[in-house]
Amino acid sequence: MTQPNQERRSDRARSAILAAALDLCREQGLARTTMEEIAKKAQVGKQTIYRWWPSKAAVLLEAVNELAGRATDFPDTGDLYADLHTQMTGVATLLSSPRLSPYLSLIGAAQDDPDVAKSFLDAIILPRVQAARERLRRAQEQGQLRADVDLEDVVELLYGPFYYRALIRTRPVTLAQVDDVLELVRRGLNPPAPVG
Amino acid sequence: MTQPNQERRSDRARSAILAAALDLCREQGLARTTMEEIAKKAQVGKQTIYRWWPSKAAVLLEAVNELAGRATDFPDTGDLYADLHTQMTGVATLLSSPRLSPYLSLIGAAQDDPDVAKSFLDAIILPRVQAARERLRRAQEQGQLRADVDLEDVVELLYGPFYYRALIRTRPVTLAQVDDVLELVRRGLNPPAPVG
Amino acid sequence: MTQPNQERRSDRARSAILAAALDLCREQGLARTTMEEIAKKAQVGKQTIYRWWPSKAAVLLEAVNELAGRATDFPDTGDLYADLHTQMTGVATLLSSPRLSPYLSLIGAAQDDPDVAKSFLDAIILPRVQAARERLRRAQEQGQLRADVDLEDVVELLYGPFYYRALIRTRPVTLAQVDDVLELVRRGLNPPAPVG
Amino acid sequence: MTQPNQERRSDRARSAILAAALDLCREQGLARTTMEEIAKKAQVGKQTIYRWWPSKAAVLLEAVNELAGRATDFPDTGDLYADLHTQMTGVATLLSSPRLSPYLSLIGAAQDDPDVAKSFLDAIILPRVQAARERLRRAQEQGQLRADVDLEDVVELLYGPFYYRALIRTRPVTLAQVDDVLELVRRGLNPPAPVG
DNA sequence: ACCTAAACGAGACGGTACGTCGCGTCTTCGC
DNA sequence: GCGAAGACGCGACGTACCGTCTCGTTTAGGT
Repeated sequence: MTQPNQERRSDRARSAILAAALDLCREQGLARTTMEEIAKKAQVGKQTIYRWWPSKAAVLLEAVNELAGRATDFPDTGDLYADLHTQMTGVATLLSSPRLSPYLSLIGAAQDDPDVAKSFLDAIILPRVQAARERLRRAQEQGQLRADVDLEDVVELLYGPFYYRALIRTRPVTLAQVDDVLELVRRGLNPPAPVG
Repeated sequence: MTQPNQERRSDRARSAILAAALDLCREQGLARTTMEEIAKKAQVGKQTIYRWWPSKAAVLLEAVNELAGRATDFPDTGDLYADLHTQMTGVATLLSSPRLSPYLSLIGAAQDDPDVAKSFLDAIILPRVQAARERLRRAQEQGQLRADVDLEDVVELLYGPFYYRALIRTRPVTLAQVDDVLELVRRGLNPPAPVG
Repeated sequence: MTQPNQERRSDRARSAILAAALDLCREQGLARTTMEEIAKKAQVGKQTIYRWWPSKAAVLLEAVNELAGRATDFPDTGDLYADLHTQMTGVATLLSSPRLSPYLSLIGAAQDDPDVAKSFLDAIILPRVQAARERLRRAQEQGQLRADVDLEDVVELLYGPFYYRALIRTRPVTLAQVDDVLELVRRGLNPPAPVG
Repeated sequence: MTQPNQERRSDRARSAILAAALDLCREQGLARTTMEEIAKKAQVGKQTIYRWWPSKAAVLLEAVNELAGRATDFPDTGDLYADLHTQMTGVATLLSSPRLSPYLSLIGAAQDDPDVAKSFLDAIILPRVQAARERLRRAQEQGQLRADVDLEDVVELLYGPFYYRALIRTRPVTLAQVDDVLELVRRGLNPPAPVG
C-alpha cells in the first residue's frame, strides 16, 4: 500500500495488526479504536503500522476485504433469481454478522474522509457492482429481466434496502429479507390488473 | 438533552453554536470538527456547549433536524405515486445538497456510537417512516398498492436506493433518480408476460 | 516565563513540577529525565509544563535557582578573606551536595543548547559574578587586594578550581578546598624570596 | 570498547564514523547528534557503530582524543613558567577552537552519564594531569615552585580558570588568558609588603 | 432601579492519543 | 564474518482536543 521495501516486510506484524484492528473495532467501533491500542494488542510498534498504512481506516479496509473474500461472489447457474438469492444471502449474512460490524464503521468513516471513501469504493464496492451488472446483463439477454431497465438502477434497488437497514437501523438485516426484497422487486408494487 | 434553567438560556449562543457546527461540519466533516473550533467560531465558552448538549453529534443532530424541517413532509392528494414523487423529490434534494452533508456525517457517526444512532433514529428517521407507512396504508386501502406487501419493506425499497447512493457514493443522488426508482418499483423487474 | 495568563496560573502545579523535576534529575540526571516522567510524578498534564517552560532545562533552571537562593550571597564584614571564605564555603557546599547535582546537569546541558547557556548565565551566574566583583572592588580600594589585577580574572581564579573539580571530577569538591584555594591564591606560587 | 575480530575491522568505516560524528557534533552539539545521522553521513550501517562503540559519546571520545593528540604534551626546558606557558597555550588554543567544541559537549554529557565521565577522565584528563604533576614536581625540586603546596591544587588553580570560561561562558577563552592566569598565580593576590 | 443568582466568554487544568523521531536489536543480502 | 541497509519493538517527543474546573462579566427575573 505504500513505500518501504515490501520484501523485508514482516508477515507476523501484518497479520497481527489486521487481527487486532478487527477485534478492537468490533468491540468499540472504529472511532474509539486507537492506533495505540492496535499497536499494543498486536505487539507491534506504532511506526510499523504507519509504515504500511496511512490511517486506521486503511488498516481496517484491508482487514475487512480479506474477510469478505469470495463470500460475495456471483454464481451463474442460468437462473437469475436463484443466483440473486444465493448472492444476496451472502451479502445479508455479512451485513447482519457482528463479525463484520467494522464494515459498517468503514462506511461511516467514509462519510467524513474522501480517501477512505475512494479506497472503499475501489477495493470493495466497485468490483462487486461490476460483477452484479454482468450477471444482470446476461439475464437481460436471456429474457429473464426487463430489457428497458438501467442495470445500475437495478443493483441499487436490490441492495439499497439491505444497506438501509444496516446503516439506519430501523430493524436488523435478516436472511428473510432476501426473499422479501426479491419478491417485491420482481412483481412491483402495482396491484395485479383486474381479471376480465 | 438539558438540565439547567431553560428560561435563562441565551438564544444568541444557541443559534451561534448550531450555525458554527453546521458550517464546520460541512467544510471538514464531523470527525475533523472539534468542540474547540465550534466554541471559538460561535464566540462561546466550551462549557456553554457542554451545558446543553452531550456531544458534538448531538449538536449537529439538532442543527440538522432544524434544517430538514417540514421539507420532507408527506402530502396526501389521493394519488399515491404523485405524492411519493413529491416527497421523494424532497428527500433527494436534501441528500444531494452539500448543505446537508452533515446529515450523512451523522449517519456515519451513528455506526460507532449507539447514542447517536438512537437519537438519530428517534428524532429524524422514525417520525418520517411512520408518516410514510400511514400514507402507504391509505393507498393500500384504496387499491393503489398491492395488499399483500409489508409496508416497511416498501419503505425500504423506495428509500434504500437513495441512501445507497448517498452513503456508498457509486454515483450521486439526483432528482432523476426519483422517476427511475418509482418506475422500477411500480412495474417490477419481471419482463411483461407474452401476449396471448 | 512566557505567554498565557499568569494570574490564572496554578501554584500547585508549578511547585509540583519544580519538585518533581529536581527529584528525577537528582536520581537519573537531566538527560534521562523526561517530560513525561515529570508530568506523571507531578500529577500534571504535559501541556501544563509546556505552557510555562520551553524545555526541561528551563524547568530545572527555575527550580535550581530557587534552591540556590540566598545561600551564595556575599557578606561584607570589612575583612575580604573572611568574607571570601564565608561565601566560597557556601559555593563549595552547594557544588558538593547531591541535592544540587541538577546544577551540574544544567551546565552540561548548556554545552549543547545556547538557550540554556544564555538563561543559565543571566539568571544564575552573572548576578553572582557581579556581586563578587563589587566586593573585590571595595577590597581593592581598601588595599586588601593588589590594585593591578583584573577583577574578573580574580573571580575566575577563585571559582575555577571548584567548577573544575565539580565538572571534571578528578576529585570531589570539599570544604577544605576553600582554605587550600584561598591560601594558594593569596600567596602565589613563587617561592619566598631568600632572606638576604 | 570492542569484542569482534579487530583484524577484520574496516578502517574506512572507522574513520568515516569518527569524522562524521565530529562534524555533526560541531554543528549541532552532542545532544542533537543522533546515531542515525552519523551512520548515514558516514555511509555506514548503524550496527557497525554499535559493534565497536557503546554510545555516541564513546565515539566522540575517541574522535576527540585523536584530535587533541600530542598538542597538549608537556615540554621540559628547565624553565617552569616558560613550559607552563607553552602547554597552557596549547590548552587555551584547543578550548577556544570551534573545532573542539565536541570536547565541551563531552564534558557536558559526562555530567549525566557516569560511564562517559569515567572514560573521559581515564582517557583524556588523568594522563595529562599526571604529566602536569610530574613537571611541577621537578620544578619544586629545583626551587621554582613553593615546596609547601599540593601539586593537584596547583593544577586545578592553573587550569580551572580555562575550564570555567569554556564551560560557563562568561567570556571566551583567549590566548591572553594564559599570561593573565600565570601572572596572577605566580604573585598571588596579596598586595606587596610595604617597603621599610 | 436594584439585587442577586444564573448563564455566559474565556481559558488553565489533568489527561489521552496523535503522528514522528530516534533508540538499540535483528535480519537479509553482498563482498 | 564484516559491512550496508533498513524493518522491527519500543519509548519519548511536542501538539491537539477532550471534558472539567475556576474565574470575572453580563444579563434577567423578582422585589
